[in-house]
Amino acid sequence: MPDSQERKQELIPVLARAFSELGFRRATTAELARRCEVQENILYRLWKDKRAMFVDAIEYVYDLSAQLWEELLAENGDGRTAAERVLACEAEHHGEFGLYRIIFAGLMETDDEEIRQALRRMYGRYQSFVQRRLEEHRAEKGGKMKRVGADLSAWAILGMGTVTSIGRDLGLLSNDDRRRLWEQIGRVLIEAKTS
Amino acid sequence: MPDSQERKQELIPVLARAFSELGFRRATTAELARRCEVQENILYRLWKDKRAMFVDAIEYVYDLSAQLWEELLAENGDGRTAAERVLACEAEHHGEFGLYRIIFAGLMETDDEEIRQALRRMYGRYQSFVQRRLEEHRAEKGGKMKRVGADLSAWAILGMGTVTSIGRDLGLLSNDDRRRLWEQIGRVLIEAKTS
DNA sequence: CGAGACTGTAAGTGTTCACTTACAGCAGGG
DNA sequence: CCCTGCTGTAAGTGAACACTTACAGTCTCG
Repeated sequence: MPDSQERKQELIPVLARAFSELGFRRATTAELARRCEVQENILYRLWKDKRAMFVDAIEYVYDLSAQLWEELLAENGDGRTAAERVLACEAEHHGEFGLYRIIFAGLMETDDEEIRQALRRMYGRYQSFVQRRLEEHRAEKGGKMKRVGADLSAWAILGMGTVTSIGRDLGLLSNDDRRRLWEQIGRVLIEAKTS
Repeated sequence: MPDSQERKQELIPVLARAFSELGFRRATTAELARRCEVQENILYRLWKDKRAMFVDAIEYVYDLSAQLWEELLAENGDGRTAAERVLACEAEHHGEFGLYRIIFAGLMETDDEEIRQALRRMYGRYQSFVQRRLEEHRAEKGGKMKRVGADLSAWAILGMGTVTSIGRDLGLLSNDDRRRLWEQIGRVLIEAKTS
């Protein structure tokens, strides 16, 4: 079974999308199989149970963003710091695929320790990534201004990502609102000067 | 049935807590009845279906906060603006009862138009409330400093509420982190000076 | 007191769920 | 050629689900 791993990799994006759209409970095994265009039974040969599918889907969603960010870090910044580029990118694309919703789905299953851990890992890594970019930015751009801790700013930026996603889902934030939010508040949080 | 309304008011807090802890799907009618210490059947005499219970629970969660805020606005501020008092209050108490989770639960059912509308109403009112307090604050504290729009700041503050709740649920943010986040970032967002 | 309305108890109903079993093809290798 | 093992199909399993029905109190108001 050397290619059963390959097969899983093909199916995980489909699973992730289903879990994001429907949540854990509503993404029934029958529906998952239908979307994957296989029989339920095949899913159970590849994964121990539905929870294992969900955990892999969570990992996948993180990997998607991580990969995008790696590319951002690698490319030339036109004088902008990595933090600025990440924010600009989020302003354009955040939540475009709705996959962040998998976090909300997972949060409703937090009494399942495996799901909980997968979520914690994912969310913690997001926060660390943003925090590190902020620290680099501030080291680069210097200034003796007293600032709010980069850990806190990073959390607030994650919060902004979450709220823009909710706002968009509920039709309360237009694409333009969302972009202004990222541009303007993002700027404030990157600097976060304490007055 | 004059007191069937009263009866509902007694039960709604119990329902709200169940939906918050378990999510919509996992909060089975059997479990809801058990927590309410009635038979399932009684719930169905008071509500048309499970969705109607959920919608009432969402309204209740908003009313809880709204009521707390009304009290905050009424009392003496010791020279602090209403916005400052709301933020200080959130720093101490936000998410204490975990009821915000009902939003995540609802977001997984967004293809149900009634639930969707209840959520939009609730979230929109939160945002308006915060935005209004920010506008008052800025009018009061004046300053000719150019600022980010109060609507955007309000969204960011909602995002902070969301992220502190998630962080706490996943064990990624201590109570102390959460307080520092509200105090420091809250301050930055209230002012939101554009540099 | 007695009819009608409400309340509580208990036992269903059909459906859907996560997950399994049975079995038919078909590869490769002795 | 048969044995072993993998892949795909289809049917099925018991449990749990949202929601209902039947019926025995009991309270209310004439």
